[in-house]
Amino acid sequence: MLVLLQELMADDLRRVRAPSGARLFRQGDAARGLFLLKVGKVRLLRHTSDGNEVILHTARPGESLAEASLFAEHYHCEAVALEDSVAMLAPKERLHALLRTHPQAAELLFARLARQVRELRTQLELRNIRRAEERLLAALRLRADANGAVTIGDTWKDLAAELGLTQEALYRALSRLERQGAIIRPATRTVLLRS
Amino acid sequence: MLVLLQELMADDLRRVRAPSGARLFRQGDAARGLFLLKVGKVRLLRHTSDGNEVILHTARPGESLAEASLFAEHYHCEAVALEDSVAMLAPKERLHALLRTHPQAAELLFARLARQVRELRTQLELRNIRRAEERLLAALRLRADANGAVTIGDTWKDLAAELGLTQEALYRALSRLERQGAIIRPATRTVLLRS
DNA sequence: CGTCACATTGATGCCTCTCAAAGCTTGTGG
DNA sequence: CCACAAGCTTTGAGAGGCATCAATGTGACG
Repeated sequence: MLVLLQELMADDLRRVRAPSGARLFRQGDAARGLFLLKVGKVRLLRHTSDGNEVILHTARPGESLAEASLFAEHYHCEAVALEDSVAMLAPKERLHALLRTHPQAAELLFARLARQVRELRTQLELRNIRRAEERLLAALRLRADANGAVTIGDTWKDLAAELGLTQEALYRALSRLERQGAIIRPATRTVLLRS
Repeated sequence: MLVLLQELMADDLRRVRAPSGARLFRQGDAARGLFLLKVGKVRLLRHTSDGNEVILHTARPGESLAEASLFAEHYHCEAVALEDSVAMLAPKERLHALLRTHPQAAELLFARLARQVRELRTQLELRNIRRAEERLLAALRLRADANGAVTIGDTWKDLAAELGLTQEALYRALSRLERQGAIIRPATRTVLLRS
């Protein structure tokens, strides 16, 4: 889909570079358009009134960011580059035009948004599991491949934030699961599920 | 948008009636299409492995349900009628055809999905507020009108579930906020925010 | 080879869940 | 019109679990 959009919008895409730590956009900025991440890692987060921040998503190459703000005046979250990143900016108006003239592209974007909705609901569902062990196990199960192996892309600390736990709580849950025999940890960032 | 879809798909829409307690679809059912709620109240929920259920959304007349499953083989949640309800079913294939032939309809559906993404992210953000008082206050602020008045449509119990709290925790949070002077409760289901 | 961030484990306190019970509202049927 | 039932509302007491603070180990990277 990234490819299709790039072909269709070749002339309208603008390359944006964000060194590690830089922001593609901030909460409240006027929505310029959709970002397609080509290189790096970008985190979407939101600031709460009490000064904490909430990780909404961590995007990797091939993903698009801020689809939702295509129909909003302002960005409702902040995009921080975690590594030196390169993205393509697809201006809002051009994308709207494209949606009208290229149903194929519209359908792809639509499917992508639909998937996001499902993922968000899943994440919300995980939060309803109160016990740290169970929440973590459920999250690991969702990420496991056919062999029951999970290799986390980020750090455990990041996963903790995504699950709404402190890192300490997550580490304790990990070791408890291991002690119970529910998981095995062959490497630092890999676990095997023992159903 | 409901209206537009109804005009464009008049011949393809099928009226579905669900008495209170009945299910429009269950988790795992083959995805038939999109539901447009005309009358009643329908709750989307998902069952967790430990037997609990998670409220994903409570839809009211004018809303559409299960947009995300337009691109999925199966429904990933369950839709229960809380009151006697009437919905229109827009079959998946017909909608796909419509998306290709009527960009206007596509754009509307797109905007709707985008809004859902934002709402879900907001809900997720609320969950990151640990303290019940603060989470509730944030939720109330999001629902307040210009005067700072909030009238909940459902029961407090329902709001508790939506916020990931037990009803007891929510009631205690309410009375604490009232004691602190942060809110006033003129009626059972209405609060005034005193910023 | 020093620094920095992640990883790991310990101790303590607070907060929410859980169980329990009683008051209150709403609706229903006799 | 009353009485009863069912579900929501409200408050209490106790326990368990996670956050918090703290300290040390470990790995990566310049």
